Amino acid sequence: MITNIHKLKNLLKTKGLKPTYQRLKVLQYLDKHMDEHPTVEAIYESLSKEIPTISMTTIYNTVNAFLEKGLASAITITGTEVRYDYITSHHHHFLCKKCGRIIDIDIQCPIMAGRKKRTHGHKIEEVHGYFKGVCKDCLEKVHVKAKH
Amino acid sequence: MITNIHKLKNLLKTKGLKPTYQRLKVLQYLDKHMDEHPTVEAIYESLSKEIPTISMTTIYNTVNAFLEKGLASAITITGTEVRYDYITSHHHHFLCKKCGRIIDIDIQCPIMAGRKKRTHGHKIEEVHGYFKGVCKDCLEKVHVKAKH
DNA sequence: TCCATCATGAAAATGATTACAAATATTCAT
DNA sequence: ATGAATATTTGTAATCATTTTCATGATGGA
Repeated sequence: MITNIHKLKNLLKTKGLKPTYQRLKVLQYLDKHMDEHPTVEAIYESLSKEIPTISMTTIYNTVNAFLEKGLASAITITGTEVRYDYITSHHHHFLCKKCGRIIDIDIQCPIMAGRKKRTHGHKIEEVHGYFKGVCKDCLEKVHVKAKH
Repeated sequence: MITNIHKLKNLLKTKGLKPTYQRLKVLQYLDKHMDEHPTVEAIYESLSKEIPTISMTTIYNTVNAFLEKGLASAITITGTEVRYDYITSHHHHFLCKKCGRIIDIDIQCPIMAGRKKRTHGHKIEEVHGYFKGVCKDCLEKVHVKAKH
């Protein structure tokens, strides 16, 4: 989903964040590279080409502000790195153990689809899920290899 | 679940891990303190009372070995710390935003209950889920307060 | 018993994240 | 538009969890 810059600017405003150049650029980056679930490092690498003075601290500050405001979510699925996800709709993630890709999976969790939002007396506000396994592409590669 | 030491010893053997004293103690700790989902720090603090020479390195080595062999799983739900879980049955986790407790939730995910284990062509080997919200106890506290 | 292998432990290195303080940008009332 | 008040950015330095390195010690098979 490529959203125009004015919409992103308004989005920041409605969330109570001043739409600074850096925040806009980070948000735009998350929007454009949604399916890559970038790391702070990746965001920095890319943006520093356009904004040579930008610092890692700013990226950290910005993504943390986004997390607080619910604009982004952190993915800690691999255990060794934190990746960030621009939140648009509710979805889960799939980590391929072979190629390491993180793929969006749009399965609606039944617990959220239901209206009660309670389990064992606990009030559920967020549902997070992830799967691990072997992705379609890697499965096909194995299949091709096996034929020889 | 308090399992006796011989069973734990055999468990290590069947997983291809030498049943050293340290590994046994870590495994026993995870078994006993299952519902606390301890951090490496917590395991170290507790075990060093009994084994003064034990080092953090050993705890790290051990839990990582357990992760590889599927004896334990890492919980990165809070984002700021890694906690470890002794794997017995498949379950999900609930993080209370008020008190910070991580509570086990035994909801069986329909995707695992089904026989196909495939989604969008990807082969699913592991299903992880977690919820965030307010736990039963914290909800009751708020309720009591509101009455006054 | 000897050797090879693996686990342990201590110290040092690494690497990601945060704290801090000065410089800069943004906002908003005028 | 201007400028004071406020918030943000930036770069460095510090922190902290985790990993690596390596020397030592234990284990188990030949």
